[in-house]
Formats: sequence, C-alpha cells, structure tokens
Amino acid sequence: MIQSWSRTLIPTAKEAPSDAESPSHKLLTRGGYIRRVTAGVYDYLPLAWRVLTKISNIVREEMDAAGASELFMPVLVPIEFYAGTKRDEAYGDLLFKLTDRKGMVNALGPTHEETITELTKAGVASYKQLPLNLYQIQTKFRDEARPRAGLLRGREFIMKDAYSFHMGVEGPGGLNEAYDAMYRAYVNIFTRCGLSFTAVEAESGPIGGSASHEFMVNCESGEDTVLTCPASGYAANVEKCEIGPRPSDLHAAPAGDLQEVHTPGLPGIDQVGEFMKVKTRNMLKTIVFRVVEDRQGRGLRWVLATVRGDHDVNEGKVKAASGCTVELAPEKDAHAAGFAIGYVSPRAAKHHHTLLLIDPDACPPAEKPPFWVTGSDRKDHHVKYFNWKRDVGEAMLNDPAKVKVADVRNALAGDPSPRSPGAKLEARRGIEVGHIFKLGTKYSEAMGFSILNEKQERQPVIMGCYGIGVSRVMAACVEMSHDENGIVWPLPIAPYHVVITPMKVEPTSEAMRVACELSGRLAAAGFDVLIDDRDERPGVRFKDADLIGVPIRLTIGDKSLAEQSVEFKLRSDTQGKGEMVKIDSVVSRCLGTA
RNA sequence: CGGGGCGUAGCGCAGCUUGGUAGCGCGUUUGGUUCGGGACCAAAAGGUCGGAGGUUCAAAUCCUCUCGCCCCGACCA
Repeated sequence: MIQSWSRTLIPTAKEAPSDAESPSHKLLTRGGYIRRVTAGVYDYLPLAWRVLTKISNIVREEMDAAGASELFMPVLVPIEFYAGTKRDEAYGDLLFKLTDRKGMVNALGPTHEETITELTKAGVASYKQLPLNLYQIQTKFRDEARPRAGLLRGREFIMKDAYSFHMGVEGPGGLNEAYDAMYRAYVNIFTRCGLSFTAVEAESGPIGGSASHEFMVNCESGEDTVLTCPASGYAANVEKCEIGPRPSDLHAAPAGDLQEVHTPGLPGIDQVGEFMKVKTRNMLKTIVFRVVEDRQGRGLRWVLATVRGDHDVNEGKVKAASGCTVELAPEKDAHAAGFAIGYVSPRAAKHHHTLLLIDPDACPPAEKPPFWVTGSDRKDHHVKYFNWKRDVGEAMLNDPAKVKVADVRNALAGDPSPRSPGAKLEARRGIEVGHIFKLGTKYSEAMGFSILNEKQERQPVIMGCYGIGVSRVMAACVEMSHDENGIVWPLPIAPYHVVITPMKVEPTSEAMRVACELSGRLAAAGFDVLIDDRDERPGVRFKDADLIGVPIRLTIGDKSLAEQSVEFKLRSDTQGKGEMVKIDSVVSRCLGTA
C-alpha cells in the first residue's frame, strides 16, 4: 500500500491542546491521529484508522483461529433487554439512554450480553449446536462520570466483545476449554501487536461470573496496579491479589494503659495520625460492612474489618472471609445501630450479630508489645495503647463465631507471595486492554435461555465473555512506546511501515523518481509506504516523521543518491544517524527488520 | 457526585483587577530569499470574546443565570 502525505489528512501540530495530559492523548492529537469532538468522544483520522484496522485484523485472525465467528449487532438496544437482567440499574447513569419518536426508551450498548443471548436463544434450539463462540468489533458507549486521558477512558470506544455458549463447564466443548482457548488467543493477539503485557487474575466485576483474567499493558502511567510473584509467576490485580501466610498473635501484652485522646474535627486517618504524632502503621482502622446476605445462615447483620492504618480493606476478601454478601455500611444505618463511624474500634464487634475480621498485620507477633492507636467508639475521640487481649477480651477473641483473623486487605509490594514461600510480591502499573470472564448461567437464567441436554434435561446455557478494548490498545501502545519526539510504533500495528522522505519533491527530480520506484518495490514486498511529498523544509518533515512514529524512515538526498543509496533509519534508534543502504538492497534491509 | 480550574482566530496564550469598540506567537494564504532536524523578509485572510439576561452613554472586562471542557478524588470494562 502506497500513500502520498499530501493526498491524505495528517494534521500535525507543534503544540498539544491544553486539555491533553497523558502522553497518548497529546501525541495522538499532535500527530494528527485523533481529534476530540466532545468529552470522551473522538474522530479517528486516517492514521488512527489504519492502526485500528491493523489491530482489528490481528484480533480477527486470532479469534477466527480460536474457533470464534464474527457477527455484528446493533448499537441501539431496547432498554427492556437491560431491564431484564437488572443491568439498567446496575449500570445506572453509565448507560446512555435515548427515547425514540414513539416514546420507546433505548440504550446505546455498553456491552452486548443481553443482545447476544436474545439472539442465540432464538437461533440455538439444540445442544448439538453448542459450543458456540461469537464476536463483534463494535463501537461501545458508556457515559463515564469522568472521561479522561483521551482514548484511554472514553465515552465512545471500539471494543471486540466475544461470547461463548456451552452445555457444560468441563471437558470437550465446555466453558473451560473455550476460556483457555481465549486466553491463548489473547496472548497471541497482544504479542502480535508488539505489546509488553501481563495476564493477571482479576475480580469479575459487575458483569458477574466466576473466574476472570485481565490483560494489562505494562506501563508506568497505567491506572491499575498489578502484583506479581517473581518466583512462581503468579500475577493478580490489587482487588484480587492474595497475600501469603503471615503470623499473628492476639494475645500480646499491652504496651501501656489505655488512654483516651480528644481528636476533634479530624476527618481522615492521616490527619488523626498527624495530630497525635503517630505513624499510620501504628494505627488500626475498622471498617463497618452491612450484611446483605449471610450465606451460612448465622443471622449476621454486620461485619467489621480491622486493618493497619496504612493498609486498605479489600471488600472482596471481606466477603470471602465472612461468607457473607456485604456492602460498605451506609453511614446512617451504621450510626443507628450504634457504630461511631469514623471512630469505630474493634471493640465495637461486641454488638450482637457482628463478626470481626482482623488482618494479620493488625495483630502481628512482636518481641516488644505493639503500640496501637484506634478509635474510641465515640465521636471525636481516639485511644492510645489499645491491646487486643485486654480491650476486646479473651472470651471474644477465642470465639470463632465472633472473631476471625484473615487476609482482608489489599496486597502491596513486599508482601509475602501466596504461591511461593519466601518470595515477595512486586508491584507494577498497567493499562487494562483485555478481560476474559467465565459468566456461568447469570444471563441465561435471567433471560430464560435453557435447552435440553443429551439426557433430555432442561438446563440453562453456560456462558463466557471476552473483551478487548481495541481503541484502548492503540492508546496503551503509545503510552508504552514513545519518546520526547513522538510515538514509536511496533511494526505490526504502525499505520505505515516505511516513510520515504525525498529531499526534492518536484515530480521530475531524481529523488522523487527513486522514491516512487522504491515504494513500488516495498509495497510489492508487503510494506505500507508513506511518501512525504510535501514541499516542506527537511527539519519539518523529519520532526513530523518522528512524531507520527513510522518505524522505518528512508531519506533520499543528493548525498545518498551520489552513492546509489538511501539513508535508512529506524524510529526506535534515537541517536543513530542512519545508515547508507544501496537502493537495490533497501527491500531486503527492510524485510530484515520485520 | 465532592473539590479545583478554564472557555478570547485552527492550536497555544495575553487583555479582565481599574469598562472606551480585540491583540501576540504558531499555523494558513500570496510574493520573494532560502533548503539535511520545526528558516527569513514583506503583505494578507481569519474572532457573534461559550450562551442568555442585566447594569451602563458604552461590556471580552462588572452582576445573575446557564452550557461546555479539563484536572484531583469517588466510581469504573
């Protein structure tokens, strides 16, 4: 493919719009890839569309190879679809809604579980038609509270979403088989796109379901934190990451007499620590959760979770450790029940119907007695020298129905690995570009999609779903791979592989003649070539070539022509001056870099 | 949704405090000189100052309301 710069639209700019903050937003805008239309909504100009097309094609090839079939569903979805699974409420304002002339309310699809389930419900009548894996590459809409960072979190974005349908979980044709195939396809896709990425275990989020993995592009500017164990290869996001065994002791001696301190008007734990001149790691914070459902039927109404002041409670772990579905207690309800929100201490677990979960780091074994500051269970007061044994009492600490030591906090770098004794977790930042879920029967049950199995038993169909943020992949790639001069594309998704810069652009010039001849031979060899035929000064064209990030630049000037050569330079080679390559060897030299 | 900030030419900004009929740089157009890392000279085009209302002889500037956008947080595939 050959394109002249002057015959397409690449509006580069020296300065980025002042509202652009992240590197990908700035560089994609400056490079003439995207243009903001309104908050979180962008034009994709020709360069961007070429990149997106290349990513999409890699996605298609790998999805097809993994046995999936492409289809195309509407953006406009009747609201009833989402109401049927209660996701209209679950999504809330995140769902774009519009009313048509007849007064029908429609949504702009944020994902298509309901739509595809309706479709397969109508089209699949027998277990013999399963398994099935269907996908589309579509524009998705989410009315984000705060769109940000250009393409990384938009309100309109391009996504590949796939859905698989099965009669069973295990064995041939089962969900696990498809899930594993998708996992492998995703590894292939992101590898082929030239991304540095990590697959991590993840929580499945509001889409629901059991197992889940996220694919994260490794990048310091990423919004998400992932933890990895260098010894075992275990990797998970913060929400999911387990922490290895940690010793605990609830029976240490007190470090001193309990003292109450007046701490008026201090909203956060940091302020209290500052006021009392205590490090937050010497404080205990206790979060109150309301029990929505006690799955073990113990009649629990509250779960308290105590962690060290510098740690964060993890709601998912609280759910797992308590065996309850919980939610952060609404302040009003908690007050009514007698919890002094903001000043709650572990002693508050003396309430009836209350379970106390204690993180091991909140009760570590210590040679010298640990010094703790915590709430005083009354407004504007904290206590010093809190001690588990003395202040909560042996009786309660020894009652497994009331108190449990468990991992209930977010993992941090340096925590013990859950998979490899002695190893420590490492933290790094990432941008989520793919997510695969085992959905189970959540949607098929809610929507009545069940069919007869071999034994003539009616059973709900088991589903999986698999997403890739195609437009986010483009942005994440720029975040991962750029320098002060612009974007540095990996070859497989670069808009063009080669940019040819003839020093003289008159159609009759020798430089232009060579440029045309070379571009023909390169195109025949499979390269996408951009000829910078603009009548601009060399500096401008070099700067622009660096900015848009084309991997190979061929410069044709008098000096190189005198040697029957062109100047060959890789975009990734920042200080190199380029090398002279004989015109006849250019194609093979380019092939050598692919 | 809470906190902060910003809307003046395609982009980046000044002017606003102290009202007097809009300016700078980049880019664009034309002519000339240049020509290997964002050239120079000269001329030119381009703006309902986000919108509505108000105060005033007079509003980009002061007041009220409104719309939009960005950043931090909350939330989030």
